[in-house]
Amino acid sequence: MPDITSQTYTRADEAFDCLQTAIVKGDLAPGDKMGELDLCSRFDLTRGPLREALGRLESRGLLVRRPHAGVKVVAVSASELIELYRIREVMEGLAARQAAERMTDQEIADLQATLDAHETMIEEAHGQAYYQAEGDYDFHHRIATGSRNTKLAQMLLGDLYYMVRMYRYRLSTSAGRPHRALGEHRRIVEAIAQRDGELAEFLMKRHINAARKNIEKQIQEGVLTI
Amino acid sequence: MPDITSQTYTRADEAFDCLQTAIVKGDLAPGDKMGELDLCSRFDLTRGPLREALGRLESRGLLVRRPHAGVKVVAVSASELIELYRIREVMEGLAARQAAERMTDQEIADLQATLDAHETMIEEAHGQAYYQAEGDYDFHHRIATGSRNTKLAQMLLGDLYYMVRMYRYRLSTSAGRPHRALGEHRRIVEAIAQRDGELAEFLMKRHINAARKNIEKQIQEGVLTI
DNA sequence: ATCCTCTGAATTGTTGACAAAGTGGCCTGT
DNA sequence: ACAGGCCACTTTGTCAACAATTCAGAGGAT
Repeated sequence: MPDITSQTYTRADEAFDCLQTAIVKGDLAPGDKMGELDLCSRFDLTRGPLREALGRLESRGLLVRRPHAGVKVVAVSASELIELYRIREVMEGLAARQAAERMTDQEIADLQATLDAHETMIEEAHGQAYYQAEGDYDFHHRIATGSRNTKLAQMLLGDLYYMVRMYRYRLSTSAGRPHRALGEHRRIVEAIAQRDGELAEFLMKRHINAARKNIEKQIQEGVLTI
Repeated sequence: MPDITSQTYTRADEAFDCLQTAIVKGDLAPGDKMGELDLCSRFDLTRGPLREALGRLESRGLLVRRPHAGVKVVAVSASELIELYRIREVMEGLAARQAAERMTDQEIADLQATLDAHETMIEEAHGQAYYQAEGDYDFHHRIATGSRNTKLAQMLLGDLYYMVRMYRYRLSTSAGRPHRALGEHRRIVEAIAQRDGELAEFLMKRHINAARKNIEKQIQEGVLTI
C-alpha cells in the first residue's frame, strides 16, 4: 500500500517506516528498551534490514543504541521538548519567509483550502485533539515544503516533526487553543499570499512561541508529565 | 587509536567515520558513484557494517542511494549551498543567544583563548585557508555545544557542518576575510561574555550572512564552480 | 547481611553465502 | 547504419550461522 514512488521499496525502508510510526504513535513508548529479535518477530523482519533501519533512526535521534546492550526509544525530557520548540521557532520562521517568496499561487490557494477544511474539522470534532494535531501538522508540512529549501524541509520533516509528534499525541489541547491556532494560521497564510516574507516570519515565530508557552504551562500544571 | 569514550567502537561506527571524513575531505568527491564492494576493499570492511553506515549517511543527506543502482555522494548545487547558509543563519543565531545565557564563565574564557590562538594562526600562516577554516569550525562548534540545546547542537554538528565543510575545503578565502571574520568572532564572544543574548544572536546572524554573501560573490565571479 | 566476583546465558556484532534486480553489451531487424 | 529489444553479468538486497560482549544471577568472602 505504500510505494507509488516508482522507487523499489526495500525491506529496510519498510522496517524504517514501521519503527518510525510505531515510535511516533506511541506503540513504542519513550524509554522502552527492546531487543532486536523482539522487533524482528513483531514486525516480521530479519535482522539485516532491521539493523539498517535502527542505524537510521539512531542517527535521527529517535532512539539510542548501546553496543551489545540493546536499543531504547529516546526519552525526551520536558526541558528538551521546550528546546525543540525554540529550534522550530527559528527554522519555521525561515520557512515561512521563504515560502512567502517562493510558493506558487496554486500552492497558496491549496493552503487556504486546507485551512477551511481544518476549520470544519475543528467545529465538527471538538475535543478530537488527534485530528486537530494532524491538521496542524499538515499546515506546517506545506509551509516547510513550500520554502523550496531542500535541506530545511528535510530537517523539519525528517527530524523535528517526528520528535514533536511523539509527544503531541499526549498533549491535551487546552480549551480554545485550536481556534486561536487556526486564526494564527490564517494570518500567516495571509502574509504569504501578500508575499510579505518578513511578516510571515514574524507571525510564524509568534505562533510557535505561543505553542511553546502553552506546553510550558501544561508542564507546570502537571498536566503533561514527561 | 580512537575510542577514549569507553563506548565500544563498533565496526559500523568505524565505517561511518571513515566515509564521513572521506566525503568531507573530498576523497570521495560529490557526484562520485561507487559500489559497495569498492568501498569495502578500500576501507577494509565487510558489507554488513558498511551498509549500516551507508544508511546513516543517507539519512544525514551526505549521500543518496538508489536500490540496486548504487550510492553516490550528494552533489550540492550552488543555490543549495546558499540555502544551507540561510539555515545556519537562524540556527546559529539561536545557538549564540542560548550560549550567552548558558555558557559557563570558564567556557567563555576558553573561547576567548581559542580566538587568540586563531589570531596567531592567521598571522603565521597567511593564506593557509585550511587551518583558518578549521579554526572557524572550532569557534562555531564551541558555541553550538555551549547553547546547552542538545538537539540544536546535534543538528548543527551532525548535519549542517559536515555539508558545509564539504565545500569549504575548496573555497578560496578572499583576501582580508579571515581578519574580518576574526573580528566578528570577537564581537560575538564579547556579547556572550556580557550575557547579552539578543546582541549575540544579531551579531552571529550578521556574521553568517557576510559569509554567505562572500560565497555568493565567489560563485558569481566563477571562482567557485559547483 | 551486604558487597564483590565469577561464570553462564542471552543478545548483539560480524561474516559469508544466496536470491533478486538493474545496467550494459550484443544481436537482430529495419 | 541506427534503433530497439533481449540476455547475461554485475551489483545490491536479504538471509542464516558464527563470534564477541554485556548483563544478571549465584556463590562466596568480609
